[in-house]
Amino acid sequence: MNIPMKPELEQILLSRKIQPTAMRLLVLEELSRVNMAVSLNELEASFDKADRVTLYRSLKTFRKHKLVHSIEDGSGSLKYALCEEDCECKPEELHAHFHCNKCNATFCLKDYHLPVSGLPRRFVLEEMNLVLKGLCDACSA
Amino acid sequence: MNIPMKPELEQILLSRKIQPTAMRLLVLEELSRVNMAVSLNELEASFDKADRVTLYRSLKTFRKHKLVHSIEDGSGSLKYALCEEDCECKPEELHAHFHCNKCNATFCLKDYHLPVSGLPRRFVLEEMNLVLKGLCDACSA
DNA sequence: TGTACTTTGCAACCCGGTTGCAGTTCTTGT
DNA sequence: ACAAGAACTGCAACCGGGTTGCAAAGTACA
Repeated sequence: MNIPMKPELEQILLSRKIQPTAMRLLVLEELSRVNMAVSLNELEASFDKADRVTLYRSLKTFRKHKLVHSIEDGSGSLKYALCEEDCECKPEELHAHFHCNKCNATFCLKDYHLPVSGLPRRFVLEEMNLVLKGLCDACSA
Repeated sequence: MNIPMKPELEQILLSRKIQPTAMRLLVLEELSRVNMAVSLNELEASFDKADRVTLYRSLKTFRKHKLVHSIEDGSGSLKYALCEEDCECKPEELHAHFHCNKCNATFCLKDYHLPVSGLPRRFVLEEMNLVLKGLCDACSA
């Protein structure tokens, strides 16, 4: 009873050592499709019959295996976006995100780079979370 | 840090057009004392008998009048810190924060300013939230 | 002092995130 | 192919931060 699977998606999961179940393939497909950071709720809404907890655990697994990164954009819910292919989620690899205060969308600003220097002595940097907020192009008209 | 005395605290509130009630004076005093970004829970814990909602509303009022700014440090709860004297919370005035993954403390990095350029066309910047995470000086030993 | 407005405290609610557990599906060794 | 064990899924329920409604207490001011 093999469900027809998109081989390329399956390959992505396998390359991250994630067991490619039907649910996970659907989640990965949806994340690729929207090309944006989405919350658990938004993800749930894009499926007809998906259990919230299963989606939650899928994302958790993805994050653990560095297939997605999570962003706290201040909307009240964590959002998730696909990592670049070779991403290991180190500080130098992190990029900024833009959160639209009107439509609540969150974009990855892959070209917005951050200064990683200027920390006080003996502070050790492990991660960063930069969110710019305002109006996106569609909402600023 | 220099902790202002009662009359000065009252003056601070008045200058921000906030009615100086007993509760608000206590909250402001505590915020000055700790000199750090604190969550609602932490604030509540530093008083013997204080209603959570009252503290919440005090902070909300403070924020509305730009006496405090709030930071989403990813700890799961919003944190609040006193603004500089003439702060109007515009993007150019915002500074970064450092969140310690070990002791959960959050510091204002008042000298760490952010580039406000590099946004895609027609994106309008209103606020920013930059949190560096890692180990603070006390925890990195 | 009386009246209108503001603040406070309590209870209760909402919602995102999370866990426990039982049933199902998948992997692995034979 | 099959059984045993591991991993995954779905449901219910819990947790904790944030928030609101409302009545009581406090405050401003004529």
